[in-house]
Amino acid sequence: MQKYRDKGLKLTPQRLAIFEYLDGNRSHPSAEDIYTEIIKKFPMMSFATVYNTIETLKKKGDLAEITIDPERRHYDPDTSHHHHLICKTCKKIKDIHSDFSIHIPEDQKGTFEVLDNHIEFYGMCHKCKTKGE
Amino acid sequence: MQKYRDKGLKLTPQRLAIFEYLDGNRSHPSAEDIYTEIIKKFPMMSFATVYNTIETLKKKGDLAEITIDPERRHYDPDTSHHHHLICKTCKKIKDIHSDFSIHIPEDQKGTFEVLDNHIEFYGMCHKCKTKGE
DNA sequence: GTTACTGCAAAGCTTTTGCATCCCT
DNA sequence: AGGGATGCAAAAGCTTTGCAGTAAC
Repeated sequence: MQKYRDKGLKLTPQRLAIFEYLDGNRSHPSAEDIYTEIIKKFPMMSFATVYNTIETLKKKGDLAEITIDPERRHYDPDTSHHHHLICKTCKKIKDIHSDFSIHIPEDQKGTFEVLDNHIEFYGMCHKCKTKGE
Repeated sequence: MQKYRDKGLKLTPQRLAIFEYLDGNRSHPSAEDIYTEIIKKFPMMSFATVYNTIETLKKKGDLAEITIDPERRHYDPDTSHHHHLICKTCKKIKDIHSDFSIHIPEDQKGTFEVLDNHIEFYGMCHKCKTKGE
């Protein structure tokens, strides 16, 4: 937490609770997910604080916004390069930390310079698969 | 267009204009992009008609919703399996019609059954690359 | 004491919905 | 003629913003 203070950020109780909730969190929460969790400890907390903190963390590079749900934004405290495996039924997301070397054929690449990639895998988690049978 | 009529869809002038705009369109437009274009021909047209038509085409499987922009939804009349190469600067999107066979290692897959994937490549288009230098 | 953060409320955007009217078939 | 589509307006849902009060430093 010291690293945040060093950057001139104030460590308010609400923020600390959000930091703690996000630390190691692999659930790819939305702003509302964060709000719903933190409000248990701080019933007076406002949505603006959640969004403010998200913005602060994003700017610091400690939180990634992931574009996998058209309904709302989700966030990922794991900012390392990885991919996502999404259950088509329950939308649960599993991180995939493999490195795939994917090269676009020259004739497809056009004049683009390719720098990075993110793969969304779609599938069925075990729970949904067994329920559907 | 006959195929739409056969399904019980009415071919109104507004719809025909939208169909025509989307046919072969590789620009991945948003609802507003569609609206802005069609309004030129039909100044009375409402946004509801755009969204209605999008919904109709989606249900028929003739339009795909693509989740690449957290700001708004974009649509793609190319419903075949393909990937996207996105310019980080100007957000222009190029379709990539290559087939990559990507297999997640067993220890990463967990109990998921993997069915499909979509790759977002990020890079710089030629125009933005030369401007930035 | 400063300065940044919080909470509240209002506003901004995108998308959805209800409904009377219209028009394609 | 009948039923689906249109246009309008209102509403809903997510996110942003302005601002006065508050708390961390």
